[in-house]
Amino acid sequence: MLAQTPLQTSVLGQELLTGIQPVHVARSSNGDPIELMGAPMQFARNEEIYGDGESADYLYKVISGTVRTYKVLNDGRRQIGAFYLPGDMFGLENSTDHAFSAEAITNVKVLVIKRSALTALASRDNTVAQQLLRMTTRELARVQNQSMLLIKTAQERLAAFLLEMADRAHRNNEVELSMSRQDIADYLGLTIETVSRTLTLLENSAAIALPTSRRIVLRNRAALRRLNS
Amino acid sequence: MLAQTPLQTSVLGQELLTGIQPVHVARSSNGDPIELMGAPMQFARNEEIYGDGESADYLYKVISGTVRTYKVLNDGRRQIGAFYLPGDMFGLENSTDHAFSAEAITNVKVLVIKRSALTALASRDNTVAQQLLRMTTRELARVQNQSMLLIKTAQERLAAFLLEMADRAHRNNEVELSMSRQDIADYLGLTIETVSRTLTLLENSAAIALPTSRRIVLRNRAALRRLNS
DNA sequence: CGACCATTTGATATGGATCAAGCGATGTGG
DNA sequence: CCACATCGCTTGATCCATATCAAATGGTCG
Repeated sequence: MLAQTPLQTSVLGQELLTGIQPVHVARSSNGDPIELMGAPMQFARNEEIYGDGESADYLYKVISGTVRTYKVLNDGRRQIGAFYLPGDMFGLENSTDHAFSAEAITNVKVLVIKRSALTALASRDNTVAQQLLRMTTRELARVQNQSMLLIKTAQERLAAFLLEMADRAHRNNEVELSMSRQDIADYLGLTIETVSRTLTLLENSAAIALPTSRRIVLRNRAALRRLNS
Repeated sequence: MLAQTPLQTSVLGQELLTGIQPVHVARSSNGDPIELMGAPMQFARNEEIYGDGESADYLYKVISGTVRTYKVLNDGRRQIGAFYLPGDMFGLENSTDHAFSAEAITNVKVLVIKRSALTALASRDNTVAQQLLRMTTRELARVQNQSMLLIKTAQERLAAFLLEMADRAHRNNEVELSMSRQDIADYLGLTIETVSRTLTLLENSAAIALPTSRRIVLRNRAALRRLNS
């Protein structure tokens, strides 16, 4: 199911703010409203970008690195809501407060956009409003597809995850995962042990190869797609 | 988690299109663009409103009855994405095609809004655009909260469900469920047997009472909230 | 080289699924 | 008005996929 909308997340935010590179913003901040909106910012591995419950004054666009959004239950169980890769926007989910926290998985560069500024721009320029709505709608569709995990087996969840990641990291049929097994487990609602076992199972059935634990080669997409239902 | 955003879904669409009652629309369709947008329509119990894969030309607002959106895997497993009650809007998830199907759980009256008309209106009137974005954002937050089910036990899932339904059906502490155990099971990623057993378990622990199988009294919200983490 | 952390692998436990039967409410035909 | 079929729900017995507990392996960095 995830694979049915492979490019959605990675396309998020491509339309809006294209051409804004941090370098660009940094050196020539002329009067252009869109350029002024995005401020470059860095976060170190595992650093918090925003916390659950904080007011959601900003939207973010990933320039480099990987971000995870998550929520923890009071007894420590953690659910990862999404992984965001370069080009993706995150923070869209929040009307007022953030429901999820966001952390840098690797060192990360993001563009930070003041929500009020974007809203103001959107009210003047309705193409901006439309783009914002389109991005939010796609994010909604992505999360809805995620909800299919609830009725899937461990193999199916991992097949979905691998197809999603492979399609997002355009380097076809080979993925370099930036996240740990624990992150994957918390994303799919499994344990690290089950993730690990299931990966070796997929390897033994020749669906994938594991040159290193973080590098995954899709050897038989058809088989994975079949699992993906 | 679901209970943390209790009113979101039921509030969806309250802002936009308020005052549009089907009767009203039916009898005086004057030139007002918003009123013209919504056309009343009826669906019988279990009737399909739209199908997975159909182009998403319309948005819907529930006037009366209950609607479920769902998706089935090729082997028949069904995941219900959401239940929509009077006042809720659905169909927001779709950029182009519907990813989910929608069916009437009970006899249902809806207002059908042509997406293109709404988009056109939104491009002229940015308060409409803002409302549309706000509704979509809330729906996104709701679905994200749903994703917490992945790491929850059966008891926690049912507690979340009951609190959500009780808060949406403003009649406090008592809910008349319009959906079957099978619908609940498919919404929570459980089986009917587990749903049934878990409800009697909650009844035995005095958290709820079950005057009839479809009527549920919340006797101890605190206990349910505790389960809801 | 040694310490540390991530990952894999093994052994066992368990929550929820599956299979099966019973029960109660609703409706239909005699 | 009652017998009976049907359907939705509950309850019981057993099974199994994944969790949990535990240990080994491997990779990285000082």
